[in-house]
Amino acid sequence: MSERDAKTDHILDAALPVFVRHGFRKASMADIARAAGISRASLYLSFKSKEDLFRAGSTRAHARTMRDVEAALSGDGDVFGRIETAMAVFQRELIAPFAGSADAIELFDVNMALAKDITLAARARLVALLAQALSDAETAGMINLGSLQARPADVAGVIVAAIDGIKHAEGAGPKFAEDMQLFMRLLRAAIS
Amino acid sequence: MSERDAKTDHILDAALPVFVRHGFRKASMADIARAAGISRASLYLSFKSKEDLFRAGSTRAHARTMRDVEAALSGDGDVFGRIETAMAVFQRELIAPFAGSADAIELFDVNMALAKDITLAARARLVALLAQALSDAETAGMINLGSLQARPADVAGVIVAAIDGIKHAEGAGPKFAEDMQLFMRLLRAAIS
DNA sequence: GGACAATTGGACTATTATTGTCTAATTGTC
DNA sequence: GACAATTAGACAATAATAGTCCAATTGTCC
Repeated sequence: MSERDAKTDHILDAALPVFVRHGFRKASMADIARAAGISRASLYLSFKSKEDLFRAGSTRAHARTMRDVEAALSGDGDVFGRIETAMAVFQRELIAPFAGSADAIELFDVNMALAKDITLAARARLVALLAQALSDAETAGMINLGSLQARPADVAGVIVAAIDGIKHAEGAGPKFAEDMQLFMRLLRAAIS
Repeated sequence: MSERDAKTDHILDAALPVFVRHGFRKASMADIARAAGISRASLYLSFKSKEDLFRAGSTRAHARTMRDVEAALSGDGDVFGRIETAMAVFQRELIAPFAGSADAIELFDVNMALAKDITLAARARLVALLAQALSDAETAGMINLGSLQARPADVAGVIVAAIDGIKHAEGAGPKFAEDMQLFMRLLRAAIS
């Protein structure tokens, strides 16, 4: 890792809890600089604006998460276990850190405003990966999508959309993880 | 309770967690109004400024606490038990709610800036109440201050000063309660 | 319905905070 | 000492907030 990447990484690590605590609007660049232990001037050497910084954080989080999701899906075990793990990774890395924030809604909104492309690309990639996993499982006779009259990509799309819907419905709350698990049981029951 | 008092009480109840969460500076009157479920205009019908509101909150908290402290000191049991309970009340009602805040230092500073008179008066009253309890206990032969070469008021002053010192030293942290208890054991050992 | 008081959204100004930029001084490194 | 990185601090432009005001709305009582 280059010196530059190490620095931006350190700043993003420091910025995350500041955004979680104060939300985007109330988190000032001074707050973030203080949290990172650097001067405000230095902050602008690494990021050209507050929006740029947030976008970089979102980009990094999505990149990391998708790498871990891909690893989970190419692991061992049956297709349900791998999908459950993958979705758990997605939830834990991209949603949970913010869902606990009192400003979770603002943060998700800001993310869609500033990093819509990255967010949608990651989501599309997630759908594609899930679809591939489902397709492979169907070919191997592990699952049966015929009774649902659905193609793998359709089911994958529904899974991701459901996660997103639950996230928006429950926001923070402990009900989120609960609803997630219920949905996974439902999925398993439907296509086993 | 008058209609007016009920309203200001409701507002102060709503404002407390806002101050705890955001600190004084970052807590806006809009935040407080939203938390109280009223309009910003209404907020200014009850309080003429943000400082006035904070001061009212501090005043109410001190009044409540001193009432409870007095009740604790005039309760049953030996003098140590009553003092321990009284100090626990003081800590729980006037310190703990803010010590958990990430902006605890700012809040204590603002309190001294905006409600110094109330804070110091309450502290003086606490010292006087403790001194009276100690004096009564000494008269009854329950404790012995002679070996310390101190008068009740001196010991009471030290107790309150120590609490304050520990508060400032530990700020938030779980060590506060721990140090409090240690100090009480120390006191008991010294004057039994 | 109509009088009445309380509440509200919204407009408004003055004040303050924040952003983003810049420079000169400082720090640490080779 | 040369060099690059970092810094404090000043700065203008922008945005947020405090506090005030009023006309419109709401609900209450008669």
